[in-house]
Amino acid sequence: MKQLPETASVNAQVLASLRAAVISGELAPGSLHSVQNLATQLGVSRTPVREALIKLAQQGMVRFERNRGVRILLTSLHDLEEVFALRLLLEPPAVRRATTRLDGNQRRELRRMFAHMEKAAKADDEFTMFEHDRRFHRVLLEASGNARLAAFVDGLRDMVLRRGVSTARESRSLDDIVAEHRAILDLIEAGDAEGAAKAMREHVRHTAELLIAQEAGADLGPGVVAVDIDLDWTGPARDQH
Amino acid sequence: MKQLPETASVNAQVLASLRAAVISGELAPGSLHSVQNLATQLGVSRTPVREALIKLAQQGMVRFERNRGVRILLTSLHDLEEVFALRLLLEPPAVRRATTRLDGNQRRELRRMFAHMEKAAKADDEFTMFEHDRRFHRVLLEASGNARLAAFVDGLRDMVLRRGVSTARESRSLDDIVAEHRAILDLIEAGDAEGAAKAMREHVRHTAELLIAQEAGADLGPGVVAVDIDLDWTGPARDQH
DNA sequence: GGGGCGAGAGTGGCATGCGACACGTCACCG
DNA sequence: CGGTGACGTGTCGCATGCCACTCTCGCCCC
Repeated sequence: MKQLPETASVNAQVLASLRAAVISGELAPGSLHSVQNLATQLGVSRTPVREALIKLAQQGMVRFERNRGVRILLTSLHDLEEVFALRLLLEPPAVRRATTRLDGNQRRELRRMFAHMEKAAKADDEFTMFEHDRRFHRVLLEASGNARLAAFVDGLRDMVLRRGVSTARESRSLDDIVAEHRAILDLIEAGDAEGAAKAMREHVRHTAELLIAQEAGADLGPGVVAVDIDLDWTGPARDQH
Repeated sequence: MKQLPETASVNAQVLASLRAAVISGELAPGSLHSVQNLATQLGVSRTPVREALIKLAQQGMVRFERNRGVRILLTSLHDLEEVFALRLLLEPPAVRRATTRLDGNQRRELRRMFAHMEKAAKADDEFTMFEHDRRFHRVLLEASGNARLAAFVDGLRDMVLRRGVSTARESRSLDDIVAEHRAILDLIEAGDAEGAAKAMREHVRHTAELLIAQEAGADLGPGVVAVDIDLDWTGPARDQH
């Protein structure tokens, strides 16, 4: 007989809680925490907490400091550059490939995610919006047929969320973001792999520029917007603008 | 299984031992092992073994099966395709970028690694050869300035080593491999970023074709060499040959 | 009063205890 | 003779014990 509620393992729950806490800033970047403390707060023992933290450490979100505690790492400007350089290298080719490989379910799922984004944007629901944004991208990445690529890029987004999600609206409305995704979706539906890849490229680049300019401004103080970082390694001496 | 040498956190040593054992095939792909057993063989307790295995599981080398043991995962043909598709997307741009960013130490280290490769090839020492091959690539990846990229690609190589290292010589001599690296090194030294990127592209593609053809042959039986897999997602409708 | 130092509290890392579950075995029943 | 179910063994997942080390802070000596 099959168990219906199938509760997730403690480890998975702890991992989700900790990841959410780090992303939300509830565990402040740069702060130190003890495994014992976290375990008590979560109502479990040290072991699953430690194991979840090991996974987060591998992803670069935290760092163990022996006999001191677990440090919540901050996402530096350089981290954002790394993440977006990688996304620029990987996502456009993934979309190019996904365009010709999407099956019916994936295509339907992609439409669903986009519809949810539109609805969330209308309702001004930022959280739901970014949640489906992420799933939209994930469907595309998985449709490329390369699971490692999909998992890696999806993991990179955690780094961005920590700095970006709550402030993104300062420079770009939710409707603009929806429009960029609509362009990608339309080109995919039309079977234009090149166009879709290019649209994705522009979307990622646009996001990167806004986020990095914004964060650089936050780091350097208001008024400083001179940011011209060399993100796009894609091709030979391509015009960066 | 190899006994642990000296100091340096038990965890790190266990991780190295287990990784080596998986790569060498000492822990056979598809086989099940208990944490207790592995711990005993390594002369440590279950905890560091379990923690090391968690890291390997995140990398996709093993999988925990509840109340059954730890499964050593096999590297399928599809896995090889994924790995090389990613390397083709990432390594050439990384080299393009590294060419203009190498500092003195890195340049010296690169030369050192290449010299070791030459020497090992002369001595027909396959193991040392591939060890320095890997470090050669790693220096380049790190010189690109993107630590995430470097760590990710370096991790991908584990998957390849497991199937490739002991059989690679069937289709390509050590001298050939050295020659491909020499081309890359020379172009870097000459400051030709485009050329170096192209040379790296050809090197990775060449390696991929040989390895995949070989493994496909092994999977499908001798005589089957018809392999034409779509690895290169780099650009628009590029001629694959 | 100032500076060095030592004891205590707190921590991560490793070892070990314990319970629930999966699977193979074998005796028992139809 | 075949199917079946209970039991024993082995395993992971989680909890807890233990140790060496670090850092803090207050006390003592100068």
